[in-house]
Amino acid sequence: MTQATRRADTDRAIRAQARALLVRDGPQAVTLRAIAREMGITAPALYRYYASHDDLIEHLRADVCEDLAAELARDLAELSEDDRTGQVMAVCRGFRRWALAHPQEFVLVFASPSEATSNCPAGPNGADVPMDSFGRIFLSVAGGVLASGPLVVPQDRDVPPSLAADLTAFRGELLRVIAESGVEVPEERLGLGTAYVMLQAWVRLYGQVALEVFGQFPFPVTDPEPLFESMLADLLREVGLGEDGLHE
Amino acid sequence: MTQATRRADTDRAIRAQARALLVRDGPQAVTLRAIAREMGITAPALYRYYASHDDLIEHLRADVCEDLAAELARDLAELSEDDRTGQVMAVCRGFRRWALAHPQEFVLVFASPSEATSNCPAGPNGADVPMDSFGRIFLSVAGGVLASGPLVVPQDRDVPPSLAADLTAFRGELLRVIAESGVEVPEERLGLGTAYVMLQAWVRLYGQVALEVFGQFPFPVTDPEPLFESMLADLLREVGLGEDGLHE
DNA sequence: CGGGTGAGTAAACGGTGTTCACAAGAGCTC
DNA sequence: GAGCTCTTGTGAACACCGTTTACTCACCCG
Repeated sequence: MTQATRRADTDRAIRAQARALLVRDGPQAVTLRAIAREMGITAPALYRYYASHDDLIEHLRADVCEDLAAELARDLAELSEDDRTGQVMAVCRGFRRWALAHPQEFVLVFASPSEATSNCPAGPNGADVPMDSFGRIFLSVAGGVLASGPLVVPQDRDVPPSLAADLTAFRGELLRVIAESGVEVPEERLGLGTAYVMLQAWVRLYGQVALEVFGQFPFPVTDPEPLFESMLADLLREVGLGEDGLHE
Repeated sequence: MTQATRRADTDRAIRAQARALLVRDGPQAVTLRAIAREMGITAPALYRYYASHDDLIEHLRADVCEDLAAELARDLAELSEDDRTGQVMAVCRGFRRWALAHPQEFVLVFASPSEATSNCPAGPNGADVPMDSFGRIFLSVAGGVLASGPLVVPQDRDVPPSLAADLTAFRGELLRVIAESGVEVPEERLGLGTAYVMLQAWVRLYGQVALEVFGQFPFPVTDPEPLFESMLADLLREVGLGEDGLHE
């Protein structure tokens, strides 16, 4: 009994220490020797828990993602089940708030050019890999929106044919995750056009947040929040979600 | 005479070797010892030319940035002076191509959470800092577009009042840089709505490219290029630039 | 109680950036 | 041309890093 819990405990301690180093000194400071040093053990001991430095970093990424997901879930719990627009805004604002509060984690998870670990649901061998809980929350909110009414989306025949294959796969993944989250969405309401619009929304949300985190707006921004709220309002208006429950 | 030229020569050789390693073996292979080894000298000799490894990388980054600007300028030179849509597409595609080919420079320049190096035209002390040649090319193309005709933009009174101050400053910066590039743009054609649209275009371009570089699309993308082209076509259509000269 | 298993250690290898004292040479001055 | 200086490069060393290997030690199970 204790043999497994003790192992789990030190495993947690390792990742906690790695997390602390990440927050305190940046991604390049989270090194095996530093973790071990801070824990009072030696570096090779860590190999009892992780196959390599990269392996540990990968698990750290997953941890950070789960924390983000938990934060978003907490925000969503405070909203009415029927307030679809509010849910979308909560998730988008939560993503921004988290990214600004934890820039190092944001870099690690969302802005690291690692070929190995992307957040795609399919691994390099093509086998399915469980989507992270962060993406699942996003998609469950999207599922609720789709269940409560259609969005303003382009016709399926208007999306470029060269995207059809990938978007069809994405659509399948969407339906799968949405079904898992317990929401009923008629298949015909989630066409290629809908999948395309969701992708474009992600592009804009991600771009806006990343630009803010990295300070790469083309001019000095005195208060980035109205900028974000404006983009969010544009986004919601364009997909047909009313401006009820507007911020401020 | 030779004392300075010889120094400049080896300096060039160092950066050429660094560049070669970058291209051949990836970003983490461009190490001081590897450069020296490949050049037949020892690592400490490099400290006669650069204060540190970071310093050398920084200069390498500047080199690559200049290459990006030169690349964009070359692409633009092949187009007719009047092909505004083509110019915008060339600049956007060039930015994407460069980012994918040099992800580490992209990270350093456009995805580093350092407050120090932002691309804002105003430094930390508020003094003006010369905008990099990359931004200048972007804005000169924008100037040409605005000079040749109005865009489809929201009314100035439709942009949120909380953004007015920052957008006005951005508008002034735009007019300044555009005037420097030799293009005549009537001031009344560059209103707050136009500045806002340009900002939104940057958000989408940046978001799309960053997502691709970091592999953070929510589904496996077999060929990212059609995705980018589709986003670009959407962008051009929405701002009123026709779909003449369409790709493919 | 004894054997096996798993956690942790020490030592070592090859790699890295960086510093320092020192040698060789080019160039300038007298 | 002799001497002096200033630059350029070297070699050794230091402090890190990831990783492997052989080893110890404690604990758990039969």
